[in-house]
Amino acid sequence: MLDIKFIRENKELIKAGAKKKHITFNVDKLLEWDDRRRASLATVERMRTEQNIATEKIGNSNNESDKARLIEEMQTLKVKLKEEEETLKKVMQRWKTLMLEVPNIPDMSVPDGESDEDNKEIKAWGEKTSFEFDPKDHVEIMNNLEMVDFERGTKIHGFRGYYLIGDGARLSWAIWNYANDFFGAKGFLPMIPPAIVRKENLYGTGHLPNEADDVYNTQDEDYLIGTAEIPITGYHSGEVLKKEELPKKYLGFSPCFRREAGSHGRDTRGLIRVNEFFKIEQVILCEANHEESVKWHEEINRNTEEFIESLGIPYHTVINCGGDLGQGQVKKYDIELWVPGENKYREISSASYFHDFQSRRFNIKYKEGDPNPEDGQREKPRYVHTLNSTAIPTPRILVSLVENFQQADGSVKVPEVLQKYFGKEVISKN
RNA sequence: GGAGGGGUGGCAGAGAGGUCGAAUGCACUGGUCUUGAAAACCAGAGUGCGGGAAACUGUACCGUGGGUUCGAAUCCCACCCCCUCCGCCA
Repeated sequence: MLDIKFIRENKELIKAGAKKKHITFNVDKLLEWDDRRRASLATVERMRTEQNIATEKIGNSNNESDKARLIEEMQTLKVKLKEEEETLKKVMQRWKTLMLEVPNIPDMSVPDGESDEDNKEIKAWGEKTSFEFDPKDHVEIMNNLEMVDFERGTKIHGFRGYYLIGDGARLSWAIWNYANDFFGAKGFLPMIPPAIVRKENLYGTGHLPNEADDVYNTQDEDYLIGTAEIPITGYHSGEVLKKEELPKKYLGFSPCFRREAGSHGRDTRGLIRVNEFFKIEQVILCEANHEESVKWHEEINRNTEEFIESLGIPYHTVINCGGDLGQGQVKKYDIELWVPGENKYREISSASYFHDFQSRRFNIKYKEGDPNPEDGQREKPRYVHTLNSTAIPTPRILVSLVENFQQADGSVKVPEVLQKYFGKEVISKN
């Protein structure tokens, strides 16, 4: 959600932004409805003023005939007022629907492009792993080491089902525990949020209305989260925070559910694309200025890079092009890990900032706890800025981990930093 | 799931159809007094939307959405949330 006043004054910016994001959105139509909204609102308010004045007279008057006359006048006015209120209500509905579709404006530094294929590499770290033997892909490696069971996974869950078993499960625990220590040391407050949430929260983050096909919902019309970003960003909804308590830095751990509707043919094998997984997520609420957003965006992305570097997995970072940005995102970086079996990088992390797009929908504000009285003006509450980034997802991380650290005998070396969490140096058959 | 009680400003808590954006207390801000502070006293202070360059002004907001009425915090209906008790349960 953007500020309607801003939209009114900057419609060319909105148009250019939508074009860059390859999103179809008609600003002129919104502004037409905004004109209608304001006209109708003015009419309604004029009638209410009249009504309020008459009401006061009726209450104060002792003259019965005056009263009777006024009441009769107001009965007539009331009919007209109701009609106009109906009009206003309809206009507001249309207006709100359109407001929810306004895309946020991408940053200048976002490259043009249509899809993830047009994202630009801005950094590459580590040597792409080379092998002196025929490397296997993660499905084969993990099957051989009895870390995963896809057959029974699909028997129980269906398409895209899996069980992590034995060292597959243990390795997941090791990663979670390591990540919890690693990111916890960077000043984040750990959080285990609800994974079933009211739909307002998906509107808040911007996952609704546009991504309705990709989310699961319940018979109570609640939704299963696809990311902890949803309940954590919504954590402070409707609140006015103190400026001094910003930034809020949260590290959420949650299951994530994605229907993957529309990607039935893609990544049908293995652990890359599954319907349920776990993810540790960084979420930040900060003061409302662009430099703050940029600073924290760089930082949370760098946090994940550092984490991957500590594991020793080759990766590159891309800046996402306009067409690969979500409706609310201003700018996004993806970190992609090298997957030898596919001979390409695969996304593991996504860091983006939204300015006040989400906080307007969630109504999260802040103000100075200690106002400066010199000019007599208390600082107005402002909407916070929000950002989020993956810390680490499992089991997707296992794909590149086992493929890059596989050895000739079929075993997998455990990255040094994980060894104390995992308890062994090597994953092997026995 | 069943029975009962309740949601009012930052907090506590009145109000039970018109004089209510809402008493009172606490907290907060400014001032008077004071060497300084406390106390006391005086004054001020919410948010959204519309109009206005601004001062300011109109309107809405007493959990949410409807309804009754000339007029609703107050009456009616539905929903949400919280509390107590019973049942079920990791």
